[in-house]
Formats: sequence, structure tokens, C-alpha cells
Amino acid sequence: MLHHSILDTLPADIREDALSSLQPLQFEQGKILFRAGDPCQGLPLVLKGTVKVQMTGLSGNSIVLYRMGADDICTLSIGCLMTGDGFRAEAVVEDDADVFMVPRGLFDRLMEQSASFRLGIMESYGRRLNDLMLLVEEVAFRRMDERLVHWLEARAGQGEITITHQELAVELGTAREVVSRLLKELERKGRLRLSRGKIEFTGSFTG
Amino acid sequence: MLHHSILDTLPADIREDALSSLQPLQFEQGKILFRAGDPCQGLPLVLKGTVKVQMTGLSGNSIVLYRMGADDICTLSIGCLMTGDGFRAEAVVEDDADVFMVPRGLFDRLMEQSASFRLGIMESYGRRLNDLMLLVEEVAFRRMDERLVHWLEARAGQGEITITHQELAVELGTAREVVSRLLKELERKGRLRLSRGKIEFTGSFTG
DNA sequence: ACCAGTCAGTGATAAAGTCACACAGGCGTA
DNA sequence: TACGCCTGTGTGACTTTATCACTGACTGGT
Repeated sequence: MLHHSILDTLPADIREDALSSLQPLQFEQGKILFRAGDPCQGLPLVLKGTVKVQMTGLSGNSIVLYRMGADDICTLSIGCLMTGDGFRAEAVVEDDADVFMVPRGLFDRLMEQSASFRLGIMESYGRRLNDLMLLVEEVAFRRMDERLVHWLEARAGQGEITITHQELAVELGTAREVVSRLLKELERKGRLRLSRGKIEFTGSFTG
Repeated sequence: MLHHSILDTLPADIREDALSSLQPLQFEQGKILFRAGDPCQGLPLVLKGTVKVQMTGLSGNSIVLYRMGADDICTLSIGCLMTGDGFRAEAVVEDDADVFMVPRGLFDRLMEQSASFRLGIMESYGRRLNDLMLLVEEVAFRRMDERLVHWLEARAGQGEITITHQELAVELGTAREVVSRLLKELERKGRLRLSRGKIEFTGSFTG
């Protein structure tokens, strides 16, 4: 259970070394893994749960940049770990999470000694860059109503979701009023039903 | 002159090995280093010149994601190199550029053998992630007139710049008409003078 | 001088962001 | 129970940005 696949392929001796110095840290939903400005304590390997990474602009508005799930690596931390700069984003635990915090020294050792570790890190970086590039494209050129419907469709499985309009606005990087109006429009069309802090999907939603 | 600082700090023997297998490639202004969909041939180390990386959305609109200058590394390529996926963006040479193309095998060897090379790669990745995060914030929350003025101010030193409204629109990820209108507004205020393919700044621009 | 291609300007309209405010639901306390 | 308080939602008015459609201006080649 408490296990991360980037450690799986390590040679046995190195893995022993790594695992012996790592304790899983537990974070409850809502906890902040790190805030903007915090120095980096180590490279978080997510074992379980989900964590969202969001940033707040000078305007005070926020936007979710990406999320991490089980087996993910918080690649963003590596840069901060190397340069000593503070984070520019914050990470919020969405579902109770277990995390290995890999300190700088161990990270350096693993990078030196394991080709598979290096590969895992490089792949993670690549994915993150890709995510961000796609996000830029989406924010710059896609229509908000489409983005909203797309976001909802990806989560409509359960029949309903618990989220406020404000939180949804941060997901999409827009204003609360815009979300309220677009949702109201969808309700008028009969695709969902709204109540305080909750969105219920009607059968016709995905269709 | 033809030199990249990530290779400087390599141990002498490794550096010999690397330099002996690398030929600088020359690209003229306007040349495409890679296009969306292209497979990755190697990791480009930029020795000289500047290269901009931009992507085109499904809508057909484009936006410049970041630029690379002398001593920069095209970190985006690493992910493609690892996974074998094609690029999702394209790289266009802005000022005549010289580039070392580091093939997969050499890259792996350098990552294995040199801590300073690893550090350089990690730092480059960190910077790129940061750039993209800031870009997301800018695109999502900043006003277009401010962004345009900011872009112009950063280049107003020469007194005039040669660029079309369409190219400027790609820089900012907006439509050509929007740029035309905002520029016209600035001209009315006396901050610059417009002519075909050129923008001249008046003394009052930066003030 | 003419033509084709590129570049720039602009009106009309739609989409999205901002500001201001009203009201509703839920919760604790007098 | 009644009152206030906080959070969440709805909406009008207005500004900014995006999109569509079209016009005309500049440039280089024949």
C-alpha cells in the first residue's frame, strides 16, 4: 500500500537505503503541503490521495495548475530544492494523502546512482510541462462554457458533486459570477440541478 | 564563442568525450527547429541566437510559450526524447542560432556521470516550469492592454521594433484585431507611432 | 501601371470579467 | 424563538476582450 513505483525499480541495495530513511507523512484533506513563499523541504512523492497545486496572481485570483495522484511526483519542488527559492504556488490536499519527503541529499544520491530514478524524474517533468502547456492553450483560447462543461463531464460519474461556485472558478481560473451564470444557464437547459454547495447531474448531462 | 556553460563544469575526460561527438548546427532566422508532431532528435543546447517556442491550439490560434537564448537548454525536448512522443509545440529561430544536438545516448551518459550536468538540467526544468506558471497567471488574469505595454516596454530600448500586429498577437495569445486596436489607442495617446510592420516609441513611452 | 499578397483599421456583436448589491441557507447565541 | 453573522448564490450594469466581416493601404513583381 505505502509504496511508490519510482522506488520499485531501484537496485535492491539503494532501495533499502532509501526506504530506511523515509517515513510516510500523512496529510488530511484540506491541509496545505506548501504555500507560496515556503522554502522546499524535500521532494514529495505522493503515495496515496490527491493534491492540487494552485497559484494566486497579483490580482488575488487563483487558478489550479494541475493535480497529483498516487504515484505522482511533485516535480515543481525539484527546482525549489535546487535553487533554494521559495514556491510560487501552493499545494492543497484534496483526498487524505500519504507522502514520502525525499530530502536533498537522498535525491542527489538517487539521481546519481539509479538510471530508472532519473528516467522517472524526467518523465514526470515532461508530463508536467505538457500539462502546463495545454493549460496555457486552454486558458488563452477555449470558451469558458465549454471548459466548464468539460470539467463537469469528467466528474459527472457520481451523479452529483460537492463544490462551491467559488472553488469551481478557481479550477477554471475565472470569476465566481461567471461560473454562477454559466451553471444557471445549464440548469435552465435541464442538464443539472443546483443547490447550495452542490451540483446534481440529470440523466441528460453526458448525452 | 561556440560554447555552452552546462558543458564547462564537466570533468575533463567527459567533456572531451561530449565535445568530440557534437557538431554545432547552424539555423538561420525563421528556420523551424521542430514542429508540432515531430519526433525528438536530441536535446538542443542553444549556443548562440534566440529561439521562440510556441504552440497552436485547436482553434488555430497560437501563443508564444517562452524563448531560449544563448546558454539555454530546450528542456521541453527531454520529455519527448524519453517517451518518444512527438512535440506539441514548435520552435522558431528568431536570431540566427547555433545549436548542439545532444543525442539520447550521450544525454543518458552525461546524466549518469556528471552531477553538475544533472544540476544544470534540473535548474533549466525549474525555470521552464516557473515561466509557464507565470504565463498561465498572466493569460488568465492580466488585462491585455497592460500585457501589451509591458511587452513593448521590455523592448523599447532600441527606439523602434519591427513586428507585425499578427506576430504581436501570437506573443500575447490574443487576436490581431485586439492588438491593432490597443496599439491605435496608444498612438492616439502619443506614446508611439505606427507604420506598416513597425512600431516607433516616442520619448514619453517608458516614462 | 497593374495585380496579388500581406498588413492594418474598424463597426457590429458576442463572450467574459468586474463591480455592486440583494437575498438565501445554515449556525450559534441571546 | 428571534436575531445576527457568515458563507454562498443570483443578477443588473458596465467594461474589456474575442470574433466576424469587410475595407482600404502598402509592397514587390511583372
